[in-house]
Amino acid sequence: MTENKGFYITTPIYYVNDIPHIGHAYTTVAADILARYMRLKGRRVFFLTGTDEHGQKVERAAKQRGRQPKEHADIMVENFRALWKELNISNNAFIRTTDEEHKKIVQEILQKLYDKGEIVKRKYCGMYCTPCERFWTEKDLVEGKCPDCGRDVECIEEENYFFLMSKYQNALIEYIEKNPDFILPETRKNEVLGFLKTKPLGDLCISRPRQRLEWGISLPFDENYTTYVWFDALLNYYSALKYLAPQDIQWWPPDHHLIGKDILTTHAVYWSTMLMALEMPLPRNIFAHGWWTVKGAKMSKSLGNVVNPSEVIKKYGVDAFRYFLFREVSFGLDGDFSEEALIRRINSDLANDLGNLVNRFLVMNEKYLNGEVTPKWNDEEFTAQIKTLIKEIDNEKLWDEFKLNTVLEKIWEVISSANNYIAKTEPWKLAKENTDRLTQVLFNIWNTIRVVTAFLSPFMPDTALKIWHALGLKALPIDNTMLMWEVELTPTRTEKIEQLFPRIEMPKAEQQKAEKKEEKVEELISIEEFMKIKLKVGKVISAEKVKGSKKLIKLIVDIGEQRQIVAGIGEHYSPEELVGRSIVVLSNLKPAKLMGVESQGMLLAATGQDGTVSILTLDKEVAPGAGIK
RNA sequence: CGCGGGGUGGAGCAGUCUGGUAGCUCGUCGGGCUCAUAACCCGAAGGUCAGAGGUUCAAAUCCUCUCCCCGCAACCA
Repeated sequence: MTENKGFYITTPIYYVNDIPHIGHAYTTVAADILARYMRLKGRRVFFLTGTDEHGQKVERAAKQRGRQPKEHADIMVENFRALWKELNISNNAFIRTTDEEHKKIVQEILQKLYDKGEIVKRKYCGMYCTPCERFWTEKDLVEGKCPDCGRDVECIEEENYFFLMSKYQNALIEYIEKNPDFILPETRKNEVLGFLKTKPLGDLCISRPRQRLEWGISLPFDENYTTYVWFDALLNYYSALKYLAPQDIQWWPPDHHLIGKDILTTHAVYWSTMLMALEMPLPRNIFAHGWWTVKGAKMSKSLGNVVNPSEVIKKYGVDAFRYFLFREVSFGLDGDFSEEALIRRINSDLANDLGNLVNRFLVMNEKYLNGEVTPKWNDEEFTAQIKTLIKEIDNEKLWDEFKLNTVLEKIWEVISSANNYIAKTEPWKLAKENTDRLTQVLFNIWNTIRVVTAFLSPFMPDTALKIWHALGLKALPIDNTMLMWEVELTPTRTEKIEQLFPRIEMPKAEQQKAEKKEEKVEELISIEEFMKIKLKVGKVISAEKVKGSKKLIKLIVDIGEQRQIVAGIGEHYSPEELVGRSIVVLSNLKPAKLMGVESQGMLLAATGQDGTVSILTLDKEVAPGAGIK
């Protein structure tokens, strides 16, 4: 790392249509922590985040709300801006792909690549479903047919522009192998290599005909086409430097692109080859982190368990949340989020260890020494121990490889040592016997808290500030001298503050009560609303497994008319035991495709907490088609 | 034979690449202390490392097979 190069770190630009969730927060806080640490170390830092605003989804969402795409984006972008403010994110710039400057730069790059012959126009065969008026990719198709309607698709010849990515395949493999830290963690690197080595890399289609996609950047060399969103989006990492970063220092190449593991290929392959074509140095590191599950389950909108960071912050505080994210699991692996786990962390780490240490020190210093702090360097054994730990914590490699939970563990070792030191030296006894020794001991504790606070400040900026004031120091450290044990210090006074992290009580009884309450709050519907739901008695005429499927069974059911229903009960029922039974069918459900088979209704079944599935049947014989209410 | 991750004291995890006394946090139990937020400090109990076989002086770690769990993929209707 050279001195004349700034430290450049990015998050992905988030798709402006998304509602921010814990995953967005995770990536962004990680970048923030590293940015803050590097600033502490005296580096010039450019920390970039932003939003990706082009593409069909935004176009459609805007249309649904009767807005222009840009209007829609202007409104949605505030969700992210607001959250970053709440999370105390210290980004230096916020890029939007709808910025005029960005668009201009993307066009310049496109032109440059086109002139170099890296982009060519090509005919290709698009899979088109005429009734649905939609193109599909090879991947979308179900047994070669339209995934929406199941009809045959036609090959329509269409012209598009392609970035000649394939020719960089070998160069990229070589680059990844020569730079072991380029893609981290290692499992992700292996994943990319495996992909690159086994499959021929195709060329990347980087345009969409204008009539199919209006909302985007036009190709500078062909007005009839719009730039593919990914191509536009990835270039933000470059364009931002041109118009949002200080120009008096070199920022390229980026030090870290932080991403979620879902967009690894885009970055590791598309972005890297784009840069190769531009003959620009590749980023020093792409780090793909893991995902959060919630109480062991995948986070998804349909499960309704999406964690809203804003709510967590309101309830538990921003620093507790930031701490939890990086202490609970090692960055890179998947982690599990639950309020119980968060509370456990707050109580044991933040309240018992850190908060209590600060508090007991402040009380003693106030009570015994009137709040005075006098530097007295002594206690070789204790200081040597702390100094060793500091050295381990202040190891840039650890931070640079995002081993942030290790950093936190080591910081907590220091906190433990301080608590242990207090137990051994027994200041409350010294207060009665030996004031000189007491001054020394309390100074050592003060100094330990001071160093801990400095290292903690990237993780918990607000808390660090509070402790810093309590210690009688004026402003948070802005250079690395404060990360050291021995620094020049003048006598000062401590100040009492409120408890930093009060313990959170969560008795089991109350927890259960809370859960019950939530159930009661469940939305009530009117009888009219219920009447919209048409339930009918159905007799199963035939049943068979859906070919190639684990869970799906295709049923033909008589509900007065014959209906084909696909049910995901194949792991619990065999087709044979279903035939002839009278079941309950939701008859006015919108038809849908499952594994390419149309389902024209839904059969009702109960799912127990242990996963037992039991279908609803009738206890007296009633003719098929009878209504149910 | 679809792809991937995993199975380690009561719970959650690290250790596996590079074999050598099985480690951390929480919980439990016992003791200490009284400055402190029922806190803190010390100590203890608790594991045939999913199972079987193999390689080796030595296997949680390497090899083979089996079982189980969880994601993903086009499988919530």
